[in-house]
Amino acid sequence: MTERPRPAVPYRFERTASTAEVRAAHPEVPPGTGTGEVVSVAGRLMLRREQGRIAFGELRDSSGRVQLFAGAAWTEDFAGFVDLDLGDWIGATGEVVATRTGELSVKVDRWVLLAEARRSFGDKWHGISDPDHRYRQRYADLWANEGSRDTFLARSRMVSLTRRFMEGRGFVEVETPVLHTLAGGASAKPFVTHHNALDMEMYLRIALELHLKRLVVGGIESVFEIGRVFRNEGLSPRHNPEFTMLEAYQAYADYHDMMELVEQLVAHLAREMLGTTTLTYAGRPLDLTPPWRRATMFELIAEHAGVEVDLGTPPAELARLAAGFDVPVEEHWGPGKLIVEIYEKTTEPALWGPVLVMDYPKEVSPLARDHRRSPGLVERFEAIVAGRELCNAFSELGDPDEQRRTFEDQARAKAAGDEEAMVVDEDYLRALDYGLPPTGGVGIGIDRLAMLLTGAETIRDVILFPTLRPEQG
RNA sequence: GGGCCGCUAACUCAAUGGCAGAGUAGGCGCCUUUUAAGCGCAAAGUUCUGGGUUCGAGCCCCAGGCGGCCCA
Repeated sequence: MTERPRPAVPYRFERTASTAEVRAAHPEVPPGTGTGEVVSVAGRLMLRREQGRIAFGELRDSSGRVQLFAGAAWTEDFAGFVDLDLGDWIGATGEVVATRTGELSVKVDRWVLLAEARRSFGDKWHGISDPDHRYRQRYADLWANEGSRDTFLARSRMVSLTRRFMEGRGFVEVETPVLHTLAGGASAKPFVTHHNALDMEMYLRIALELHLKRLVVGGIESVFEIGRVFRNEGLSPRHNPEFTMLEAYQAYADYHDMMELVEQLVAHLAREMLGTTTLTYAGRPLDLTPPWRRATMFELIAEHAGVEVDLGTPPAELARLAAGFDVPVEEHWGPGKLIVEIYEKTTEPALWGPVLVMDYPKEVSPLARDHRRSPGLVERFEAIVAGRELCNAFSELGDPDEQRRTFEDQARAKAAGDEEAMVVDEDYLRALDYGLPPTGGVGIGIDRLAMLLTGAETIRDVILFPTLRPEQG
């Protein structure tokens, strides 16, 4: 950072072309020739090569980059141009030419300083590598690390493609409350806040689920929301306290329809963004081509843990197996919870996918509908893709009496100390009394999907401003 | 919450317990077709913070801060 008088800069600049537009308009200019077209471009000067009475610069804008070619013989205030700092915002006007080496350039007749960069963007080769610096000062990271900008542009495109895909299937996008009086729809600890005028505790939502299903009751037959949810949990390469969920609910559909929806959406995004459904993630191959493998949780446990379990397995046997797999068992767990814990310890870490893990114990699934054939199970699946849970989906539970029972089970668990358990949501039960048609629902982690499609291995690389402790304690 | 690792110039990184350095950026000078341009000169430090050990600490010890990875 240098101390000097702040120069006057204009209020606007009449840009006539982005750097990408300049390139697109002049794909092949023979070396050493001009095009006759004069353009005005703008952006940051990120590299400069001085050569006595001429100088080259690299101007970057949000679309890309183009070389600036300045010379004492034709550039107004050439000395000032050469004196610019890397990172300064400038506008430049001149003819589009190709230099002797064939580099497409704007031959600068006039230029104007638009804003000074009083701090440097770091090493022009290595960029900024300190993660703390990159996450706290994303505005610098976006310039200093090209991959960073590409990732966020890709995420934006992914969300846009997702909206269009859902709309193409007849889904209607809605917005539901972020401030909840009850935090429901998932097993997670909420953030608590306070509403002054109503003098009451409120919670930041942990899921979109219950409001969206109310809207299906209300006749919005296919509905979705892409929104931020908040879970009061630790930070990790896969967890940020606020993250983005896509939840979608479709009347007259079941979880098999949701399986098709998820695999088609992901395959569509991969084709649009990467041009293929066969990719490599974290050095391992991943074939997203539908249909994905479908297997029940019990089948997968048999495959990976080498033990046959089901809800008929005696609890003592399940407890013995759990202990053998180093699963810490809690007293009040039923067989369903024990099996899920065994699954999460022995099987899930071994899955790479894509695989749709079907048919969860009812005990751990208070919002899903009973399995149509297997008592004690519900029609629920999670997709494991690249070794991570990508989504959670059910045939939705619509029976208000059954829902009341599962809510009450949850409330008892909460009273017994399970901070992540749900509470009874009377308004939601009232909505179900009006009748929820057969409905399939799915929740997809948008951040994890973005990681998958951009190759990011930490969630912080797909969240512009990840949660961090404040600086200086 | 626990374990391990990291924190040195604006950035990227060096430095057996013995004078804190290099490249880049920024400053000054040279250079008329460069591609991380090149050459030369000068400047640039709370070595994350606070204690301790030592003749002497960037380095060793203790406590704390922030971050990363792994585990819970």
